[in-house]
Amino acid sequence: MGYLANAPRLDALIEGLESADSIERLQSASVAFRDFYGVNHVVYHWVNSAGEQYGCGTYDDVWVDRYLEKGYLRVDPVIQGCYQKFHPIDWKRLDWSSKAARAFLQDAIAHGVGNQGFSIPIRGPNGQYALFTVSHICSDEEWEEFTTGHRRDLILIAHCFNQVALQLEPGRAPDQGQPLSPREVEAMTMLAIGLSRAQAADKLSISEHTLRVYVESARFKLGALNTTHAVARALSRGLIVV
Amino acid sequence: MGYLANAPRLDALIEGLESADSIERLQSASVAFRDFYGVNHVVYHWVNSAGEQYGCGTYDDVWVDRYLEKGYLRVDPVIQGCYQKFHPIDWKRLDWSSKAARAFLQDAIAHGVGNQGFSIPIRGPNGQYALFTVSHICSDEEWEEFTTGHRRDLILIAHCFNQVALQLEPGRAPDQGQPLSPREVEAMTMLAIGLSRAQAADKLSISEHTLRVYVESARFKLGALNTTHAVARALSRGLIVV
DNA sequence: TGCCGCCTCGCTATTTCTGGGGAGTAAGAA
DNA sequence: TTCTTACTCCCCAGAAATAGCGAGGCGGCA
Repeated sequence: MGYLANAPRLDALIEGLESADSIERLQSASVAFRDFYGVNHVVYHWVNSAGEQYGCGTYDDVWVDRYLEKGYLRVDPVIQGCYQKFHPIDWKRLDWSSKAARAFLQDAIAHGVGNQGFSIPIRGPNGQYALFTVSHICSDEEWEEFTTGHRRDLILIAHCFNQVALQLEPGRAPDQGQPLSPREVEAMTMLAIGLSRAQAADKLSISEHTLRVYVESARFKLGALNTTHAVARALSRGLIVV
Repeated sequence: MGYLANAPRLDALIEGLESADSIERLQSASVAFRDFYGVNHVVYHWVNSAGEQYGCGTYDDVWVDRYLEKGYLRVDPVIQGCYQKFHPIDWKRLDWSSKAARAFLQDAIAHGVGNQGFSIPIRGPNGQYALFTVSHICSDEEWEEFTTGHRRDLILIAHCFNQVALQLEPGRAPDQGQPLSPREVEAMTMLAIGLSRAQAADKLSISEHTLRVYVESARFKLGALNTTHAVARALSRGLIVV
């Protein structure tokens, strides 16, 4: 399958994907990419900032249901492994050594998932996390050839899926609440790096009480229930960096 | 500048980038891309998991020094804005309304940064954060044409920069410490969403003391000084998701 | 089989955090 | 100018977290 000859058709597919306005159209885009590349499966899975999971792709419904029912999310080395990475990864390079992982793999292959796979993780500022996966049944050599040949396309497609998924997410992004003041940011940062209030106040050269005012203020702005929650939210929203 | 005619040359540039093994070579790759696209500046900036900042690109040293000296990191709407996004963004769409931001913009243009810019944020699991930026001096229309025409290339290039930068990062990724047990993860998650220890214990249907054991254990594994610190670390390392 | 890690539970004492209250200055926005 | 917002400081009582001590059962691994 020559890249150049198919480039215009790929462009058309990507444009179709970019204009998708529903999960159903993401689904049909998955099918289109699967057919285009002649692979067994193309899947896009994402977790929005509320922690809700979505998925679309060419997997059999039976497999998807089984996956959820069996709690494979906590076993699947693809999910676990890619969550720690931020570049595309071949399934062969993941850790399949645990017993649960091997059982999962066997089950997956039995459901036609494919012995080869290539997944691209992308993450967002508010805990959004997406995984674009292509899987296939073939030899290591064939798969190597496929992934090296289409790696760049796949990254691009993953990005496009991601952008569409983001738009489908209900408007959480637009500044849910007021921004933190500089001092509030500093105070929250001190707490996030493990300092007690007294230490943090000392570090910022202010009284402990003043620091407390900042923390309380930040907590209020973040709609957090306590300091730990506030720090967690500030981190998740990218307001502070540790 | 036709895309098709230059595609092979672009491929060569990307391959050159992918083989880079030092910051210096990233630097020269920036120059190559700048010349290829005929824009004023190409810059790549990243923050590794230790919070250390790096940058390379075609900006003048004078401007870089001034940027750091003036603390523009905390003012620059590109940094602040892109940190909240996870898709490419045109500088025009950022919030330049604050006084500090306008002053910064004026200073930036005076140092030849360019009135137009396009930045692509990418982030990693352990707080790594990267920004690939192309900036230029031209009209809105010209810039619009450039960004729509080269958007996909730029995303790809950003990814490649990212991958190289990751490889340059000293090996922090490989499991700095033991992983958290499932119950520890659940316990930390409960705290991260704002529950008190008593509430969290209730939610997990265990005694408060048991929950406390998990939290302490997690805190120990994470090398954290207190609960808030532990939650912050667990979040930063992607061990829990809120 | 023995070891190790995980999960579960109880008690006590000390330190720290939380959540109310109020009050004044300085700087930037309307 | 007026008004808001950010920043700074103080007190107090009750709630929560921390740091020790202890125990036993279960399951995987060598």
